[in-house]
Amino acid sequence: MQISAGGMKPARRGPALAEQIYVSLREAIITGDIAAGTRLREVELAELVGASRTPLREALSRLAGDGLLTPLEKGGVEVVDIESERDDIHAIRVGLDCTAVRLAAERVTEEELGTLWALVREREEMDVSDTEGRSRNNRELHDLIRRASRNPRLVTMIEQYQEFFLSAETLGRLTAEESQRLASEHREIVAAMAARNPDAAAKALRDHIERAYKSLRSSG
Amino acid sequence: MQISAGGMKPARRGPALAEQIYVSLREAIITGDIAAGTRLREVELAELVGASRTPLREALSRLAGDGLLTPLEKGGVEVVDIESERDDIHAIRVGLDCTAVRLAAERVTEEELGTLWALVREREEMDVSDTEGRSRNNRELHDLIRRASRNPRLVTMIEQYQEFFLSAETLGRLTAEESQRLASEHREIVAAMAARNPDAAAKALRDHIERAYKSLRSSG
DNA sequence: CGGATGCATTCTGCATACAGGATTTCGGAT
DNA sequence: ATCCGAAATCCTGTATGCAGAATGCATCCG
Repeated sequence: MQISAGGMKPARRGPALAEQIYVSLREAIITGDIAAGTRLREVELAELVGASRTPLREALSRLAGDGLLTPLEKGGVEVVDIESERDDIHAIRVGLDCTAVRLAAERVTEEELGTLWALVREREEMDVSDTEGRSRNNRELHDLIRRASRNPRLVTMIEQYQEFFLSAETLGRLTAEESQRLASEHREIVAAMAARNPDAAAKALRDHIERAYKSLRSSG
Repeated sequence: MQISAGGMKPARRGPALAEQIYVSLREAIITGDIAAGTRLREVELAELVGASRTPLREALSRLAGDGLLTPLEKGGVEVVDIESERDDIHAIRVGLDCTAVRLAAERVTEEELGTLWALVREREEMDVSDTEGRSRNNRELHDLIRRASRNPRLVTMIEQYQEFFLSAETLGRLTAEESQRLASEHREIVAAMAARNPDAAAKALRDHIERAYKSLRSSG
């Protein structure tokens, strides 16, 4: 959650055991491998992952900071019910992405706009069945828009929140109609940015993300 | 910063040394008591705060997660230059607050609206010299709007980011004209919420915060 | 049979000890 | 004087040990 806003960089030496544990547990919680409401105790987990309590504690602390674990009054931590908070998290992510596109509309360079238009065209000319290419194109476009905000802290936050939905987005079960619709919305977003219109860009992006979210939520 | 999104709850036992260290260091960094760019080493800091490295490490880890410290390649961490990132952080905070007011416009109850109107009127009838009352009124209004979003995770995040600006907001050097202007904007925001109009509410809040930020930034 | 009290257990929070790797510094050679 | 190499030092990451607190249980009393 922070999601502790920023993530730790990979440690410069050693296996970075704490980092590994953090990533593993985080994934296990998000994917639901560890059931929501499960009570976790340090010693138990420590011998489960085969490490001592020290690095485990660090991982647990960060996960609690991210809001993925809740400290229990009687000791130990509890796995939060991510599924029930998915809409809340989604709302935050949308807000952050719109903030980014607003800034990007003011700060994007002509060169970046060129790349964005190229991505828009590529997507439009792409074969409908090429789900992998579409996924890559989509990611590149949105990543570039975020980076154009020139706000690295914001970019980091969005990327962290995005992890919650990546598993869903990679599925990409879309009808040809839906796919075309989303592609035209990409054009709309970039056009608003090119026009240096933050309000229009934010609105277009919001509608776009909400539509995609609903599609995925209903199909997946 | 997550700013690790969520903060740890106060531990159930003991002095919660790690928490104390975290809060102290955080404040010291935000206020600038610890100069930006300062290199911090664990052992050194540990004996400075009079604790062992274990709780210190936990605090450091969380601060790094919040993006207030950056791990150095050659060991140790560096205090980031908050002042240079203040605009970036502000942009994020505005985005989050607008997200909250959007949700609030859809979900606010009639009872909450009553309280909001009362706060708006109280502010309008308030004496210009009552800076403290104005500050309290302002905080109550904005807090209530955020809570009306029914997104606790979002509320927590905003509160954390707000800490970066609290010291400035408490100053409240405003002219009578500025104060009145901000008060009328409060009315505008609540009116948009009452009309269940997220777009208008978000726009009004954005303008409001930006105006207040600029006033404070130029005066302080 | 129900409630309260005392004890044992459990679990976390903190401190200290250890090991590995990088950095820096000191010495010698060119 | 400079460059190269090796050793000493520094610093983090990890493991383990210890103490305190709260919980839960068993037992005893009413």
